[in-house]
Amino acid sequence: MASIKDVASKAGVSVATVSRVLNNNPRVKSPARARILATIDQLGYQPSGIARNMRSQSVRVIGLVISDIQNPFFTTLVRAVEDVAYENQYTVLLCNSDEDLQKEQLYIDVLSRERVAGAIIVPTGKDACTPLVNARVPVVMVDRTVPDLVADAVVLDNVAGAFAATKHLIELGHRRIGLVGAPTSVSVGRERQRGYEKALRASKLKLDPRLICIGNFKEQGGYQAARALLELDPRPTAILAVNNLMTLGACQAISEKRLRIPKDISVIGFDDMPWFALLTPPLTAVRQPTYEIGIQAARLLFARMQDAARPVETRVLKPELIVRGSTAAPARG
Amino acid sequence: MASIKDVASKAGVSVATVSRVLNNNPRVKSPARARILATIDQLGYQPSGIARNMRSQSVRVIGLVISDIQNPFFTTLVRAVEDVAYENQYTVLLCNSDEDLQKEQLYIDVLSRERVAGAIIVPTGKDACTPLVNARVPVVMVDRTVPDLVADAVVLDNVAGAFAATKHLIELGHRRIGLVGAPTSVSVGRERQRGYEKALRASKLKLDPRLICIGNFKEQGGYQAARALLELDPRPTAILAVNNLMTLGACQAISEKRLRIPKDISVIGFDDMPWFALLTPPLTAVRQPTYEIGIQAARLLFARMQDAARPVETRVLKPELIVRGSTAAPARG
DNA sequence: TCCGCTCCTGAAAACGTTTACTTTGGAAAC
DNA sequence: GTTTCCAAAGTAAACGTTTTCAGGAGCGGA
Repeated sequence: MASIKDVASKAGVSVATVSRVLNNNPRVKSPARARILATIDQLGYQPSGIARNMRSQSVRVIGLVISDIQNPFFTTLVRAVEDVAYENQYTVLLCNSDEDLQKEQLYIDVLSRERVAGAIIVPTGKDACTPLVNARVPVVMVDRTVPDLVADAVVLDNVAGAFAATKHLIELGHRRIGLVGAPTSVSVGRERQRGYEKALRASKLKLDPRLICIGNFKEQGGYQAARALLELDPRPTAILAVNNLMTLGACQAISEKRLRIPKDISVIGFDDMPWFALLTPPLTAVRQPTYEIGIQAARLLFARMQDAARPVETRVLKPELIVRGSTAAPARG
Repeated sequence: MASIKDVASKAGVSVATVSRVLNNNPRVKSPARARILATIDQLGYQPSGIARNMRSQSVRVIGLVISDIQNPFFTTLVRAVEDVAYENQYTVLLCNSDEDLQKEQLYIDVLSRERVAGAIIVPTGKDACTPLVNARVPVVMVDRTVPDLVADAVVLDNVAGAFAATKHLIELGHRRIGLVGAPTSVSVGRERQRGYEKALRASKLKLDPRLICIGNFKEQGGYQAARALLELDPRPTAILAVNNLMTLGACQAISEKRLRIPKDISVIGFDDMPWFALLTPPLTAVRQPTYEIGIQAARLLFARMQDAARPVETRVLKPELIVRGSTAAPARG
């Protein structure tokens, strides 16, 4: 591949002059400039980003570490981050940690080595981000937080979301509400469970630990947790699933058992999806402003990249309960 | 951030020796090696990927340009590519062209400038990839092809998929089958329409151009195309939608019109999704081996990166018709 | 004692840019 | 005609690695 030297010698000028033309420095006058542009065209020359990065000691790339590329929630997040990056002429280095601590660790190492300008991270483990933060790389956590890490974050008010959903079920008359929960090792799992428990306590209902089943964040985790709940005797009359894919899995378990929603069992999902409305009945769900979460995280990152000294900030966005047909009063008896 | 020089001077050795330790060169003996490792630890030194890239004139990154990050089909593709990249210790630079030619062009420029080791591209426009290919950057097209571009590709047998779906409808007795089609400027749109037409011709049915409505690849495109079809008099008795999001949009249009599936109208979607089976009735669909497509594309890319001289290859994978409850014989009259 | 060999380490070049500083040449001012 | 000044273009250093080549220490054998 042609380098700036080739262009310079072919055009009969010095590399400095070529560089000036590339960077639109107006000090290069027309005869030289025209000749250089022609030569560039002729050689199909493209300046090496590698060398530019080297020279400038910076890269116009931001890292994005998510935990499940196949989850539409994170996909919307990616979309938002991409949009903001594009506006700022940055590109996105995408890493899928797959809820795997080792993978997360490795990717964060990569981001650090490659000297990305900043990173947006959905943290899976407790300490993975620490090295980045210590190396003064701008970092924004999104969706989840980790305790004791001083970094910007954008998250949902998970407690409020789970509280509202559970309260809705209680108000409909449910007393045995199953939770298809997520691992409490991540903040999302912890907080949504806390919201559920808070609503039960607020209504003076007893917490029955058997009504809480934990699964991984995927379809399969929801399926298994829901199956366990459906085996209970007496069966819960309602289920709250704490993320979108787990909701899908829970619905599958319910449909396998030939139970009807909401007649036999009410269901609330977390994180509304377009197709929730198409199900029969359409699913009641806690909607997150997902795209907005992503946008804010990205903007926060760019703000931090511009000003390392600005105060650390955690933004908490509000969920909204969308009541549709999958929740109703429990059957008598 | 500390550099190799800092480590060298602090440990009282030359940069060469430090570099050797970093690269596990066994020629460095223990007193020096131990001192260097300690110093590295102490300074929190991390070798600069930027400088390494500069020196090696290469980057362990592959570019991935997709047209819609929010479409689960592409997401699965990303996942597959990521998995293969991870195995090979490469990372993925993700670009979302958003079906926008300008964005695609820009991203391909970025990939070229950044000297990525290779690229996997879902081409939106006709010529965007050409510069990359001309610059001898290994490129694999996926999902779509562009005519006259000599590059590896992995695609679905779209004609066969649409043919099978349409034939299934014809065999059920449908004679007026609407196509919720995609722009024929991209191969996927063209070929799926061709499969549809081929099936009609094979059964000696007349092609009615009013039964073909084209929309963009998203939910909204499917919604609008389906609405147009549902306005026809007489209404089609069946609809084939040519991608997953368009199927979602078509279902919304049908549900708005209060038509029942399959009693009033049969529906087939393209590209099966987990939630298709949860709809009432569960959707009949043409399933693509999406993950496999991504894996093959990535493997092909790595093969090409290793051997630029290997013959150019186009792999065509087979779809499968999954018959569920959304297709039935048309109502009498 | 000296040569030659091995083994470890150091010096320096190279990768492709950008940019501060220097040189050149021509025109204006005297 | 000489000096001065300015614009335009060139020279070279720097960014942080890796790697080639060279140097030197240690040691065994003659």
